[in-house]
Amino acid sequence: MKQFRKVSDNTVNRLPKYLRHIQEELNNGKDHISSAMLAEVVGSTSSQVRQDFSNFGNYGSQGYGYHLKSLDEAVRTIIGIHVPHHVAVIGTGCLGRALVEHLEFQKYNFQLCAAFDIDPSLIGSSINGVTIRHVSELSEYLETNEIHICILTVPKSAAKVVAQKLSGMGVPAIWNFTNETLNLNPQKTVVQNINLMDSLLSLTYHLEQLPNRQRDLPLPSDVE
Amino acid sequence: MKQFRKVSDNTVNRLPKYLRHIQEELNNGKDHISSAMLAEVVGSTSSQVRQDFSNFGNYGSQGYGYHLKSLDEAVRTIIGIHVPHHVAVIGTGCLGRALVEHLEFQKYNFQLCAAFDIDPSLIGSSINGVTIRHVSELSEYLETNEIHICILTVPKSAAKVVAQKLSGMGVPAIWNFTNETLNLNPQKTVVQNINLMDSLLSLTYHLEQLPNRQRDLPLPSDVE
DNA sequence: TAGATTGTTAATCGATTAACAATC
DNA sequence: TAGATTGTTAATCGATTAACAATC
Repeated sequence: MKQFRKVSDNTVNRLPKYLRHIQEELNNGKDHISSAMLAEVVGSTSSQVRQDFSNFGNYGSQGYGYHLKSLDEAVRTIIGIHVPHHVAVIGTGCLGRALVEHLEFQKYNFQLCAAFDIDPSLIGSSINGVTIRHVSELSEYLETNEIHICILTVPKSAAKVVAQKLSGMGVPAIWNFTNETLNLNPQKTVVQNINLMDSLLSLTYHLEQLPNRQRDLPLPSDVE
Repeated sequence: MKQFRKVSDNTVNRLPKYLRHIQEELNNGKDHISSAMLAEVVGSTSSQVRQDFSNFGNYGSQGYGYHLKSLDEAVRTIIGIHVPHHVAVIGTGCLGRALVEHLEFQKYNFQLCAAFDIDPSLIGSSINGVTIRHVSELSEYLETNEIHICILTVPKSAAKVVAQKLSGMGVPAIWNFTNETLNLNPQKTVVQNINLMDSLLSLTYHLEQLPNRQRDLPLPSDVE
């Protein structure tokens, strides 16, 4: 895996999409794929697919394309999931629970190791086979167990304090569903902010741009 | 609102972030803001903020900045939420329920109008004050009620069929949480695909790039 | 008035696409 | 061998940033 200079975020964001398609094609019993076919998955060009991969190494063969099994392995290694990652969910409300139950963790080598909440009525019950602990045990747990990624689904008001603690305890990644901005040292902890309302709002923008919805653009007759 | 040519997706994706900060500052009792301050919110430059807004009109004043109250109104109008939008959730499992309960719909002028599921044990119970109907009533409902946005949280296997029906019935926007690719006519129905695993994977990539995690880059000594 | 800050034009930067020799 | 398709260099395109006159 070469990787000379910083790979662009756009490229990184396409990797999981390639991976999913590679896995689908493997399941379909295919054994190789061309950059042109992969391009369709991300709505782009074969050039771009080849550029993306060439950031990391040479995985294809001329006249043949990419061997799916090797490419799958390569992309998993590039993303980093050739190695298992330990996940903890902080906040087991509706959303935390939905995420943990909805996502195919094991498929991508993630292991849910722990769950924390503050609500006494939840402590002791379990979520995806993991017993929910009280947040007061968080520091102690992190001292003795390595957690790579925390899913942060606590109320906004608690977000900053919890995130600070996680980073302080050496958790290197936070998947942040609270709408709070976490100001952590990016050399220590990477944060991915998910704001679903932002996404719904941009969908709404596009919806209002549909040809049959063009309203309130002042018509020439309005100007007179 | 002018808008001469197509506004870039990057710009559109920044609008909700501006809006949230504008609302925060309004709540803090401020009455105006500069492009430089707004730039911090999206981690960019004042130039870009001004470029973004200038796609739509002139909302600022030299030497003063942007009047928050007017800007709030302008951005809401640009996004399109000056007008209420009717939302229906299709699939009231864990995730559908979490989304509906977690997001501040009313704050952005969204109204949850209907909910559908296929599980008989859920029909008749309610979610955020809305009674869950059986999907068999979907067509009939859409004939008599205008729905602008459907949240699609059905199992992957059901996604294509349901989406086809929604588009056929004239639903102009689908917020798609199934990991199925929906091939709909984009002139008729806009789709926003949310793949949370993609996001978790890109977080993992970044996590593995952290300085203290740089592994398996062959060291010079490995080469000898 | 002087200082601040906009809106816009021009310059820069980076990402995408095209082209093509290399080669399976 | 001929056809297909890579990896890479160069060209293009678009988005971001800089600069500055206009003006509140």
